[in-house]
Amino acid sequence: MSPSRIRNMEEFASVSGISRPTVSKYFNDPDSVRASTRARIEAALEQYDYRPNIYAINQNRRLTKNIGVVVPYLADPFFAEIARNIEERCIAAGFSPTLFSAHGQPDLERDILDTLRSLKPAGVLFAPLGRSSDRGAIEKFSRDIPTVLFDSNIEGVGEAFIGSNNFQSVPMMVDYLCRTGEAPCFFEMTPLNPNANKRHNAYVEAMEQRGLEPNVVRVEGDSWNFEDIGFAEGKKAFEQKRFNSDTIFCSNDRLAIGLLAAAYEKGYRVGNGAGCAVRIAGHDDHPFSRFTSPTLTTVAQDYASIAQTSVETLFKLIESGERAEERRETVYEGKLVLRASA
Amino acid sequence: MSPSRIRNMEEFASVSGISRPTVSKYFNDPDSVRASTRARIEAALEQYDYRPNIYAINQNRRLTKNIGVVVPYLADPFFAEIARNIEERCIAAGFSPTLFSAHGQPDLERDILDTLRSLKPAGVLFAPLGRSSDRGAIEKFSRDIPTVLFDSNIEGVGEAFIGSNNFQSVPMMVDYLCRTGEAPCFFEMTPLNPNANKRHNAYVEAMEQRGLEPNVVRVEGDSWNFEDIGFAEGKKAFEQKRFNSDTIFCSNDRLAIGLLAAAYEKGYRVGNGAGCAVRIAGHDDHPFSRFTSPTLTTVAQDYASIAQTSVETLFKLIESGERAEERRETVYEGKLVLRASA
DNA sequence: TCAGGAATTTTACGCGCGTAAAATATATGT
DNA sequence: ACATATATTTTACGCGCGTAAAATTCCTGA
Repeated sequence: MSPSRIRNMEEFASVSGISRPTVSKYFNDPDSVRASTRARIEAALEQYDYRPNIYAINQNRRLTKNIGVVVPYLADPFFAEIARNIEERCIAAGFSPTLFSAHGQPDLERDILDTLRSLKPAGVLFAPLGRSSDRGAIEKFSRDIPTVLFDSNIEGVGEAFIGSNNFQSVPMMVDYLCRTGEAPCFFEMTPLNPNANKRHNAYVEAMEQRGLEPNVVRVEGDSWNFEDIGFAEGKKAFEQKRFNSDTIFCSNDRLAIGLLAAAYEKGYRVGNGAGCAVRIAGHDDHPFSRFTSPTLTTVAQDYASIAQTSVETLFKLIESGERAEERRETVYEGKLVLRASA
Repeated sequence: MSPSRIRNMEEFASVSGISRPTVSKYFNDPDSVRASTRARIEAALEQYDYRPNIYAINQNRRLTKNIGVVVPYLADPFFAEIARNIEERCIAAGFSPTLFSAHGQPDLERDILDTLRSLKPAGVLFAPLGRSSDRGAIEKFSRDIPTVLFDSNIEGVGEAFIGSNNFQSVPMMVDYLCRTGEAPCFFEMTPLNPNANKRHNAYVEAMEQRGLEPNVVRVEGDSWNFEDIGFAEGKKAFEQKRFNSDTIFCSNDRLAIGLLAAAYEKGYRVGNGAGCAVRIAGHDDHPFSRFTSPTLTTVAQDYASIAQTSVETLFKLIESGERAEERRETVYEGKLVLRASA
């Protein structure tokens, strides 16, 4: 056995007694060569652990097997989870995903687009920052490289959008809260992305449909430290008695987590039972929402479906080699997750 | 202006009136060409937005500018933060970091090593899973590619290790807890990595030095869903009265977060004041520990220093082109973070 | 057994760039 | 102004592989 002295496909081809181009075919698709040939190659592969040079491959292929995955904020476990889900599906399909996070910074998001270009990926799965995203840059990018948006929509950009149906999930939560207690006010920060906007509008609509007066408590904050904002601004809001209901529906779980901490610090007991001062509900079913005190009532996004459909949509595009005839938006319904906080 | 019709360095060189190899030199180091030449290239760069093909570059360079960054579990915001920190430093130094997560799975960690090999990175920053890591595979890998371990040590593997000094941080917390109340018992799960082991031993040592009887409550669990384990097993432990002290020092914050939820569900008030049934402390200063109810007393790892030293150590290795004359282990001290839970 | 077409393999070429060695231009000292 | 040393640029070659087109092999049916 003389391992790893194989330096390129040429050498590997000669030791396996096959011509190099045939070996090349094998690595691109093992089933594209005759069974007997395949057997010889695989036998050689056992002896000499050769692997094609990925840079030479990507230089010469019309299209790489790379997939770019971009999320706005990786320190948010929600995105870490969805990214993991997406990565797995890409790998299973024989692609190489590369994960990027904008870390909440628009300029970083722009830089990522440049990095992605040089990666020459077959396609990109992109969850934009939202309002602060450079729409023009992303649109231009998506014209060069097949791009599927998920989580946060940018109208008209990319081949498709896959996300959650806020106009279903929000009324559902409003309905639940109204049924079981006082009608909720809505706690939000300056909307960073379309989801935040839609949730706001969906809340107002849902309240009005019930003939109730919507009450939105909007606080300042344009960073991605949602918990910080929920805590600091929530505390202020409590002190200024801006919540005109004992039931607070938060625009997302991270904000709710901060608000829970604020309520705790103010000595407000949170939950449904007697003796509870407020009810707090969130949105997203953040991984940590099961471990807050009290555990957080929220609505779960169907991120398995979001990941699956995003990936499938992109793969279809890649396989067809064409662009989408029409931009399609797919939204999944949320599920009510009843816990102790509301 | 005729933009983007430039297809390669040859064409770009001709429109800028310079020979291609000189242009190549420029892209590798703008200062390596004469000022007048640089000016002409940069002028051309304004007109035609050309960028060298990264695959052709990496195929031909002796060494790529890639850095692999591997963490055990990206859904843990602690690792997301440290990864972000590391990435920034790599980019600032002109390298291209690529982030990988083992997602808690040893087989995935092994796969990542293979992916990394084909990336031919200049170096790798590696935070291993720990006990379940394939030591042999990582050791073999680190012989081929300069590898610096961080967070979790594997004795003798890699060029260096950078982490936290558990034998400083744990006694410090034990000391604080003893000073301010009952001596702590120690809540841990089956140790997944050396840190867990060291914290265990450091706790036992610290207690014995005080002439106190250590009391370790170890629960089952070999997944990375620490909060789940802390919650479920913590609840059981409360019910079985396994904690023989009103003060519980958790092996890490995620376990503590689960335990806080368990305490809440059992109706135990957590904190220092009168009327509190238990005190709970953690370790790591997890990003969420500021937002638990009550906020979590813990010890902060100096992850900025860990990231900085890890990156610097690796860069020195890469620049020197040699391997470390001796494997060095650097550990940083933790800082006590006093909050409401203990 | 042999023709004929399909499947497979080989020939031949090029991808976009790094880099050593050779050639040339620039800077320095007199 | 000239010779020498130094900094820069150019020449020339090769990296490891994909891929079209040509050549070959294979399989089928008569």
